[in-house]
Amino acid sequence: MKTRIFIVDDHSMVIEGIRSMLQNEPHIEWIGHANDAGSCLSFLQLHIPDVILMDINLPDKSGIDLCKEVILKYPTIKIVGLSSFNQLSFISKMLDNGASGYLLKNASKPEILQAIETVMKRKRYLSLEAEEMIKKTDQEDAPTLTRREIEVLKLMSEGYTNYEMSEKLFVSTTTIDTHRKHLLSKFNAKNTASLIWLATQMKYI
Amino acid sequence: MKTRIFIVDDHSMVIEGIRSMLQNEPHIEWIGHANDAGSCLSFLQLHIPDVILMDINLPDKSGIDLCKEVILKYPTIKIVGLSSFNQLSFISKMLDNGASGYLLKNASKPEILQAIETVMKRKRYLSLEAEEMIKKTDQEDAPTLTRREIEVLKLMSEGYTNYEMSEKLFVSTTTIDTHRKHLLSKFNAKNTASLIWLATQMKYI
DNA sequence: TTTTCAATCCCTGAAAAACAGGATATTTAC
DNA sequence: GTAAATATCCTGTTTTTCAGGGATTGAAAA
Repeated sequence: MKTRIFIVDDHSMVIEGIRSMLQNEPHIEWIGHANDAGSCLSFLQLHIPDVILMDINLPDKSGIDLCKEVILKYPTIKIVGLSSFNQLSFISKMLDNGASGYLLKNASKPEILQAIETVMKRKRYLSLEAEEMIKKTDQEDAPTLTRREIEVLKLMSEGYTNYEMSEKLFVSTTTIDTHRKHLLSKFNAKNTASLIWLATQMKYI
Repeated sequence: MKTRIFIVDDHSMVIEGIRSMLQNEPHIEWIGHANDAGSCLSFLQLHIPDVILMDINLPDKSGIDLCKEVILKYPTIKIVGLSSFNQLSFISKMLDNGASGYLLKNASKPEILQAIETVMKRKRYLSLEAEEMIKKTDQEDAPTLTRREIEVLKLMSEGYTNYEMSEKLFVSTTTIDTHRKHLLSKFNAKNTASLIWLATQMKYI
């Protein structure tokens, strides 16, 4: 029984690379590929793969959302996240959304085969390098922000001072200061610069 | 006469992808690949390709620097920059350093062949998408930063204060302050928050 | 060769943010 | 119904950043 593989990635080189690596594998059947989330969902209405290798960055939708959607509709499919270069902060979200594993894009052929084999056994596969990096990002766990905090965060990134924000939001400057304090502590940031950086990395702004 | 191709990229999937796409091309001879700048330079001491496809991000050295070095030593080699996903701000620098063209990593087979053919005729090849994106970054005229400014920018984003940076870089706080002022004015930013935000948007950090 | 640019250093004073350590209504969730 | 979370406000002090100058050195470009 061959394992049916499907790939979603917007980079033809990655698709071609994986295709050529898996080409002559006896236990692997390449059933197709998609360049975006839309085509992927259309394809799944016709064919059900065993494993989907899914890029985290897609043009029309994030792999994180697509993962959730696919698992919801087709719970038997195993998903392996394909991480682009440094965006590992999102992979834990992908795993939360039902992915069974993830690979870095510099993965070698044996690694890919290992990943497919592992997830087919209903186990979780995490690439070594990626695991290291996730440990790092786990520590700086993404905080939950309140509506107001997000608002202040965005205004901050646009360069508003506390006073200007207080005028804009019709509150006192001390209130803004409090939100700011909360933001700094939630992100474990030392100052504005690192706060904005972390927040952009974690896609809050 | 076959065109001899060499590739430098730290992602095996990209290498495999290009290899498989060029495999059966009669006019193309694949003479090898390297995963980093060091191996690339070693290889060039033994074999001279006609065209190098070169990733902008390498583990040991930036493609931008490697490009300069290779062109200096081997002026006959044509270099095509391979851009990772969104880092187009560096591509113009790569062209400045002697590259003859660039491709996005989602390039299709005909595009790659077209690029190789074009640069072999001593013409410049710019992929469509990439050209568009370069226009965009041109419009929101991304400032050119100096080595030191980038360094300071990165440290800022990590939350270092001027004093801490001065200790780290062995200069006085006033020097850091000057770099900071230049950054603010180059980005037209009102304060640190908007500076970091703009810099991340423009992929400097 | 002159000029420009990068990197370094210095100064003053004002503005803004960070830090500490509170308080009080109002929702929301259990 | 009570506890937790949210949003609001307060008074200070200390630290950092910002704005505006000016100046020197060395390297690279014109």
